[in-house]
Amino acid sequence: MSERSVVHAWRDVLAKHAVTSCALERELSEHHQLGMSEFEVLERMVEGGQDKYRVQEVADAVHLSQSACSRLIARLEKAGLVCRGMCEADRRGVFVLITDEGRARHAAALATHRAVLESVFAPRPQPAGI
Amino acid sequence: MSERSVVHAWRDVLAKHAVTSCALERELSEHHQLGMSEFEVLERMVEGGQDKYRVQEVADAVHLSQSACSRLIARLEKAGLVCRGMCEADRRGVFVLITDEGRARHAAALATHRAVLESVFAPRPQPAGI
DNA sequence: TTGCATTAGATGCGCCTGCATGTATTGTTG
DNA sequence: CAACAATACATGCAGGCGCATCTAATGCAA
Repeated sequence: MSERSVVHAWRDVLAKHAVTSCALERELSEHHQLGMSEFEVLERMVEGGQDKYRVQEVADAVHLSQSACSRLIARLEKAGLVCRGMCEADRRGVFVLITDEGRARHAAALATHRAVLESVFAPRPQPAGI
Repeated sequence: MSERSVVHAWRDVLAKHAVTSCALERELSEHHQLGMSEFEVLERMVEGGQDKYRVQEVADAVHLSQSACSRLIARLEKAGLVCRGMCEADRRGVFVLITDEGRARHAAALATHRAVLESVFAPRPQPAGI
């Protein structure tokens, strides 16, 4: 892969990331009181199929630092979308569980999220002659 | 493009962005006292071929808000890498010029930047049998 | 020209992030 | 077991970002 291709690939990532994350942040927070990262965490927990997750596990899934994820989970807990529980096996650890309200909020926001993604990654061609 | 493809494409962008921006931030700031966005601005000014740029023009090029870009340019100016000048034609406006020191800093950081990009977008295959 | 909408850029503010560090617990080594 | 390294998560802190707003200058209409 040539240097020009590499640079081009990176700039494409930058552009798509900027447009998409900005739109997601706006749409999700306006219509569902969720930030992009909040949605991302809920989504991974819904899709993961497990009932409980470790904090670091969540952080890895959404590409956040452990500290950012710890605070993010605290925000979600405060909003009633997840809850934290002590891990009996390793009492340093914490389990994070998604609540029914968390599942509901994720389900409600899903269409908004997907609509933004499609507008960036699969834009519908404009019909000619408007 | 199916919904699954769209979601996959977005997650790929998220992953690449996280890994690359994190690495760039670390490497550039450690070796060249530059943040990723600072480098990006210098690069666009070097490549653009113009001698002066409007603030909004720079903001668009690097996908930053006007306010973020205004502060970023202030940091670069403080570091002596660009300078700001009044725009005679429209006295609301400001011209941003890259200095020789700015060009030098960009040139010095270029190899580091490209090395990070290659490590993510064109990783060299590990020779077998280590 | 006067008055008002618009535009360029700077700045106050609050939020989120990563890094460094703190606290508690677990593992390991002598 | 005692001492110490390692691990899991929380938290203090500083920095960057976007949004809203402010100021100054411009453009346009009456």
